[in-house]
Amino acid sequence: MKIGELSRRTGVSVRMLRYYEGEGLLAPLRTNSGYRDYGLAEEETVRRIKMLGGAGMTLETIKRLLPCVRNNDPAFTPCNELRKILTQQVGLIDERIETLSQSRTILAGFLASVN
Amino acid sequence: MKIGELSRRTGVSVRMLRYYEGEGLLAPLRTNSGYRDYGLAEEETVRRIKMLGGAGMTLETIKRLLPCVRNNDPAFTPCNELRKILTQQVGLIDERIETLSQSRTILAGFLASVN
DNA sequence: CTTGACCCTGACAGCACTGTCAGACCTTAC
DNA sequence: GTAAGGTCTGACAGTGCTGTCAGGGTCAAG
Repeated sequence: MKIGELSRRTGVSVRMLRYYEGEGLLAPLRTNSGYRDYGLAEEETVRRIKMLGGAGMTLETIKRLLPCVRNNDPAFTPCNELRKILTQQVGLIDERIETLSQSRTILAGFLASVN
Repeated sequence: MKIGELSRRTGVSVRMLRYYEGEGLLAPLRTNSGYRDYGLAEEETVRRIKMLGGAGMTLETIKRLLPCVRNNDPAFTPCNELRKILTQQVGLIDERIETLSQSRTILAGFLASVN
């Protein structure tokens, strides 16, 4: 399928679809005339990228993670990295939450002192 | 005092001190030769900016907030905005925490499924 | 008068995307 | 064959800071 259709089907903008490719996350075939030609596998990949991105991951991180989940037999992917990256990401999120909580406390303190 | 000293005293980089000024948060006097000349009031302002920024606020937001806390009689500042902005900010932080929590859940789910 | 430390302005770079525009080609259908 | 709609590449803009560099002036000490 062409890029416009993929965009419609996945809800990812044409711009971002091209960007993913530029970042090495996607490598669709090309027609003779140079049009990108996506298959169902690519569509699935885009959905995964979208999901992982929705979980706050950088494209860079997703790129490292993608080879581990590309095929559908999760248990057999030779990816020792997977757990490591995932764990790392959770830690990162926890840090951010911690920072925000501290900020919240400070602000709430201000608010209370203005009563 | 000159910018270098203020930087040392507050721990805010010279670069950022000038940036604050560009954004309209600070307006130090100038010596004849054009050097910025900061007083104690400015130093106090910088500390406030730093604190508010540390609480995750945008300079833009801080700028709106600053007039409300500049002088030292908090109760009398004619700033109905203060509470509003502060409340808004807390709400914003809560949203971000919520988003991150959701991401965390997703990632933890992945992690569990890889066991 | 020279040296070194400090200050000035202006501009470029980087992060991690995301939108938009320009100029040009392709495809499909009427 | 022409018009509409889709696609291509490349580049600039904007977010919210923050570092760094270039080219040049200032100030105090020796």
